[in-house]
Amino acid sequence: MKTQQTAEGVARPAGRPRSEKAERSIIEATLELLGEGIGVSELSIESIAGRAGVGKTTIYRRWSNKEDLVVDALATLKPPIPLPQGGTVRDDLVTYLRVIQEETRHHRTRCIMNIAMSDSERHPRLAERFRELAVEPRRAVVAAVLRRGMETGELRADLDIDMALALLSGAMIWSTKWSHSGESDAGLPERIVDEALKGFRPRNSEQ
Amino acid sequence: MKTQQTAEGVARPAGRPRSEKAERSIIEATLELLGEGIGVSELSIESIAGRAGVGKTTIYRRWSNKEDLVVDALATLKPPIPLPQGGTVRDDLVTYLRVIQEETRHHRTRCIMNIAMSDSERHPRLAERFRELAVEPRRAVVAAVLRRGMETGELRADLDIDMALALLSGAMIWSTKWSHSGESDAGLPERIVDEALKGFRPRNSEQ
DNA sequence: CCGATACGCAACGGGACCGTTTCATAATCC
DNA sequence: GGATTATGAAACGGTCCCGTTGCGTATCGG
Repeated sequence: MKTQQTAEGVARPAGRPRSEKAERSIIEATLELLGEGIGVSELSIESIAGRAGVGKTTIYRRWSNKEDLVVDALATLKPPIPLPQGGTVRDDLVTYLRVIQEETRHHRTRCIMNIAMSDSERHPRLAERFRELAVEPRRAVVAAVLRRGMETGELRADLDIDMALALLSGAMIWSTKWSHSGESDAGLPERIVDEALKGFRPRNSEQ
Repeated sequence: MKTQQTAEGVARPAGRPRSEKAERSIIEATLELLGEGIGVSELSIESIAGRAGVGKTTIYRRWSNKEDLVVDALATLKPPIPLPQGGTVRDDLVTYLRVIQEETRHHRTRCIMNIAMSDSERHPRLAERFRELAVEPRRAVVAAVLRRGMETGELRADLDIDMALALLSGAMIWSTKWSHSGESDAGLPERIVDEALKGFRPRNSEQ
């Protein structure tokens, strides 16, 4: 194993270098298949190789098992849409839920979410990726919005931020999944936010 | 195909009757495997037959495909725990969420829920079963609790029941799935319910 | 006992993938 | 050119499962 020094001083093995194009198309093929509804357990290396136009060897040389590949593939998904914040707290929250709602319309996103919900049970490292990739960044952004509202007095000063986030996100997911068939989804984000802001109690009740 | 008349007047085919015991153990084996984390797509007839101590023939004779079998198997799951209602609305809601929380502790229930969330995408009839089996009955019970609260004045008269239900159930699911690792789940139901009842706004804010 | 049907079991041919190996070819450095 | 490593293609033996068939046995009605 001879190595050379590049101009940048990075050690480099002798021989033909690995093709970055192949690597990209492998990951792209993986995401495509997952996005078509193929679960992690049904995902086969052969199908990925076929889709990517690549020999199985090339895949096995880089990833020793399927989970590693999927983890790396998911890491390339960029957190979509930085939430535009700046309006009312209510408006920002509505925008946030609209983003979620829009995503659930795309088949690809739904499939990825399904993997996050289910396959992560058997693949803890997948769950980890999802958390740091999709859950945590959004949590941070919305948490900032909520904190702002608590400072301006638009929200209760003792609001439990994580709980508020769970109520909003959870309600959105739950509604799109189990809403009555005929029920319209128009204005759903607004209705969720307003209901959450108001609370269930009458405005002038004691306690 | 000769048939005879039984005492009850029910037509009955000639020959040895099908074994109800076999049928039960097939369904039981199916539920066991699903409860161990086997997804619908990975579930194989051979594994079911093996687990049930039954020939594959016996399964194929009764169900023409896997989805039919799973649908029938799920139908035998009884909606667990009729929600004890009678206390405060708040108490009843807390009880409801505690039931959900307790279920998510059981691996079997978690697996079934995962199937409901993910596999139902590719198997509409499964989604149907889940709705009428697990979602709808609970919705009805909790809706009754909420309606009672609206009548007694404990809750806002114009509360959107379906929305309230989505907030509560969604928050519970979301929290148990994506809560911070170290975070304790103790008192989670109470905290969700209280946060939902109070709403996010300060008690004496205008609008 | 007889005809009919169901049972569990074993075996079938066929398909999809597994993870590995071999091979001719391509890319890189010296 | 020579050494070295990567690439895509093909083939390997092996496993799992498919859905079907045949077999000997068990259980029903008549």
